[in-house]
Amino acid sequence: MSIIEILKQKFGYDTFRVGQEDVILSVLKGQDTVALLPTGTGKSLCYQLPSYMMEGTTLIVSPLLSLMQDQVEQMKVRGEKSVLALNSFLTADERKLAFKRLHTVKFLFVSPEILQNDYILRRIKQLSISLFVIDEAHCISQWGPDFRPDYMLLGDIKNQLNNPTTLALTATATMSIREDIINQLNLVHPNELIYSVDRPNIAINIIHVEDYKEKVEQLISLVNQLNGPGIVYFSSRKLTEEISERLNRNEHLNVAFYHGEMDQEQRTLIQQQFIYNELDVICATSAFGMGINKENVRFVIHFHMPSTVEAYLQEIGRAGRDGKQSISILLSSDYDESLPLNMIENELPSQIQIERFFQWNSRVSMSQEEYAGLNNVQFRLLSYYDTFLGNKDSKEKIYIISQRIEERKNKKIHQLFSMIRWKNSVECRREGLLRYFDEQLKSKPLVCCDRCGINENDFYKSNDLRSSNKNDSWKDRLDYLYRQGKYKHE
DNA sequence: CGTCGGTCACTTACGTGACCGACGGTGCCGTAAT
Repeated sequence: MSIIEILKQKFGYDTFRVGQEDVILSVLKGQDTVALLPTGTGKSLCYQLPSYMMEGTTLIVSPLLSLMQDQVEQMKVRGEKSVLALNSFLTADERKLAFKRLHTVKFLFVSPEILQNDYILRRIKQLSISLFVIDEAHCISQWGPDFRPDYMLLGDIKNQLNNPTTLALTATATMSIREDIINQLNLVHPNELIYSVDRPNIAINIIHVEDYKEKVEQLISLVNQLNGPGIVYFSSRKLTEEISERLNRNEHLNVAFYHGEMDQEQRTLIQQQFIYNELDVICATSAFGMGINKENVRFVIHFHMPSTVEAYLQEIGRAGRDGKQSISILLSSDYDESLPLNMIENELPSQIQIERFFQWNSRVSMSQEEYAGLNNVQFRLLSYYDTFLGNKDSKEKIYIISQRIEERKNKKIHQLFSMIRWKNSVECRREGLLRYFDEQLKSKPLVCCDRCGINENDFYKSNDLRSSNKNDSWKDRLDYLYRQGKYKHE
């Protein structure tokens, strides 16, 4: 059967979307492939389709359990039963059952962490893995070195699985991220399929405000007026809750918050409500987004500046998946960098913490974590390095680790300053953004960015829409008139 | 940067204001015995 026939039979489509066919053909040739496809172009088809033409099992590494569950669900809906997600969601019984049918599974989803379980890896090694897929592969570069070290062990896993054809998929990758992916996975001359990251239907806008208070006012005014649905990104969990509460005072708006400290059930509920258009706006931290396929998001606002251009691009990319005109707005003020700078500074263990980690011994009454004053993430990172460096003596380990961490910090600071440089630049936003991704802007969309000039009114709710809504109180009307006046002066 | 929580001085015993330092974000897994 040809790939076109399988596309029709298994997926019900007649044609491929941009890039899909090239990726599939590359994989079928047995070539290691790094594919950079713009958001929302159906990346999962790129590994599912070729799997049907290959013997053996496809192993898919996914960064989020919810993402895995979604994909498994979708595959089951389209009739694929030979699919399994091996993760901590499984109860003991389910797990037993999973191992029983493991050898019959065509698509196996795992997290990088679970591959460190000896028994599970042994079982997977007994299968014949013909395709090794890394979904959202930028995590290797973005999360591996300081947040989820198990991402850095995938290259070793790949070797242990006898180097199956490897496919790394992502929507966000600068040359430097691609290099990280290739190095970490030990790929030799992979086929790199790169498509433009430009999203011409998203207007790129930066609004400068003087201080915190003005930022809040500006945000509230924007959210009240912009066509929804939309997402507002913050770098603070608390603020997502506070601002969401404030926005909800406008009775025409349904707003919810979303961050990583909420329980899974709550998170899923909010996500579903947003997807099914029961919510107008979500106030979220960076926890919100990966794997969310909502077509009609009309605006993305950043209350805090993201700490990398990559993260920024990924977050604004959640707007306008349906191809319709959408807008992204970064609320900018002086000293925007101090928050992310502090986060970078506090995230990784300090020299003293590294030393104390290695000074600890079992006679100390505190745990190693406590003794070195490390949080859970930092402790795991140092434990990873400790194991990774094997039999070297502590002194040498401390030296190597300190150096690596220093390099990592510098890299992050460098990325942060790239973001600031872009923000402060006077040139076309889109041109600058694309240049960061080693691309050149070929054609400028009619509605481009604040530098090229856009009419904000194009993105505002029409008068009718705003006033015809339910219980319009005199207070709202006044509020609205006030805002209208304010806008005319700007 | 802004926010928050703890401490202290001032007092005259509860409460308040000033000051300082810390902190802010992202997610897997564990457990048994396969």
